[in-house]
Amino acid sequence: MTVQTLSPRAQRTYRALVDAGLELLAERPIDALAIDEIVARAGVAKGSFFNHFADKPAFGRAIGAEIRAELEQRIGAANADVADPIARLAGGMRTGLAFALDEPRKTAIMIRNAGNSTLRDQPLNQGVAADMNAAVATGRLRAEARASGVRFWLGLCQVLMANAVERRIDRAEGAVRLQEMLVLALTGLGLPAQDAATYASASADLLRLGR
Amino acid sequence: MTVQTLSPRAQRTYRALVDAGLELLAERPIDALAIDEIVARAGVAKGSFFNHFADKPAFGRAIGAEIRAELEQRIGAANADVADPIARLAGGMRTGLAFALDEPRKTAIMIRNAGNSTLRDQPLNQGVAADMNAAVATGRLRAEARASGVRFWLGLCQVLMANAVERRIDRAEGAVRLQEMLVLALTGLGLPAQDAATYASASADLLRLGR
DNA sequence: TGTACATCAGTGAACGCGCGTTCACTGATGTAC
DNA sequence: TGTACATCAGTGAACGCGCGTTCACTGATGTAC
Repeated sequence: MTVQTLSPRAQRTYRALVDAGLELLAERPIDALAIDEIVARAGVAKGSFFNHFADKPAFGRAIGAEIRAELEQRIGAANADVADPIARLAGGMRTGLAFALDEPRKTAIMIRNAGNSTLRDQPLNQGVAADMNAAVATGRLRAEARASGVRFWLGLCQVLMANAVERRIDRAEGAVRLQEMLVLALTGLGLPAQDAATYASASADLLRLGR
Repeated sequence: MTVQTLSPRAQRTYRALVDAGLELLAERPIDALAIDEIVARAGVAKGSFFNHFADKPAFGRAIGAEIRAELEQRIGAANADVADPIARLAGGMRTGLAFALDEPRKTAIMIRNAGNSTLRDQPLNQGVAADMNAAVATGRLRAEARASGVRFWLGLCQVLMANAVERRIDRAEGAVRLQEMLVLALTGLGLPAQDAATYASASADLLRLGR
């Protein structure tokens, strides 16, 4: 993926198209979207669409990649100064939920596209795998987490995010759900209930603070 | 939904269409499927399609409903003689995974359609909610399971089933993953590790026996 | 600073085909007597 | 058991429009001197 510099004019057009796509794809899958609708929403001529995207599927891929990159960036930033792998796992779940609260449309698009969500090659999933391995290595998690921990964790992150979007919950409600989900998830992985509760309430507090 | 009796000829045509749909929808979403392809695969004239379905979306809905009904029936049968709510929860997860192993195409269709999977009105989810409430009421599960237990459980069932389909795992591998997932899930809900291990290995054994 | 020219990106009309849906017709199945 | 008629379901050609993609043209931006 080469980073090619676009002229300001081209950048505006590109942005308008992608922003229109972000709005429209939140409601309908791309196959149910006409390019006419996209360019109308973007306020741009139909021909411009094909100046920027080879075809319709390429448009969908560009939008999906942009959303994923934003979420990855957020999680990376949230965990930048965190070494404890369990705190990093919790940070990922918290940041995923915060993303769902802040960007419900982007989250809806991402979840719809990632029906098959447990792909090993996704950077997001690799990060979870790395933290899970590190935590298992220290002996703080039970043996079953070694092989099944990543699936377990990703499933819970996804259902938490999907639910937040569908039910349009607010930040306060999200904090409560995050705290409960982290208690269930971390004790499931093998943490003592006390420790799990500590991580969970710290994470909920951070979410309430807007992180 | 009225059960209307169809003539044998009409039944054959209906079956052929739905079976063709089950094959084709496992690969592509319905919007990417032409009715020409469906009737060609079914060995039926194009006009017959509209004798049986008002339009294309109705076809998709009929197939989705049929798959869900089959899974519900299976879970109901598996839990018919089981009173213990925790064993019923485990039975649901086991039967869901067995379904994914036996019917990977149907499972793939169901998961793709149910991007938003945590709808309260689905009978499947209501069953989980009832069992979860019953188990919480006896005090065997931790408090957090009361509000978040259903989300927690459904997320894990879904990720387990999705993974089984994507990775095309066999029954033996499935039994291992079910056992591990149940240990993580049940200890997360608050069961002592010993009890969770007992439920988990019993469930894995049943799965190995083909149930 | 101004002029000429080249390149880049935007525009929207036109094209054409894929595909959902319709419909007049045919053949099969069922019923009456 | 056989014949006549009614109904039901299958057939595939035809329709038409929605929509992805193309392209010749225009205007804007950038560069050379």
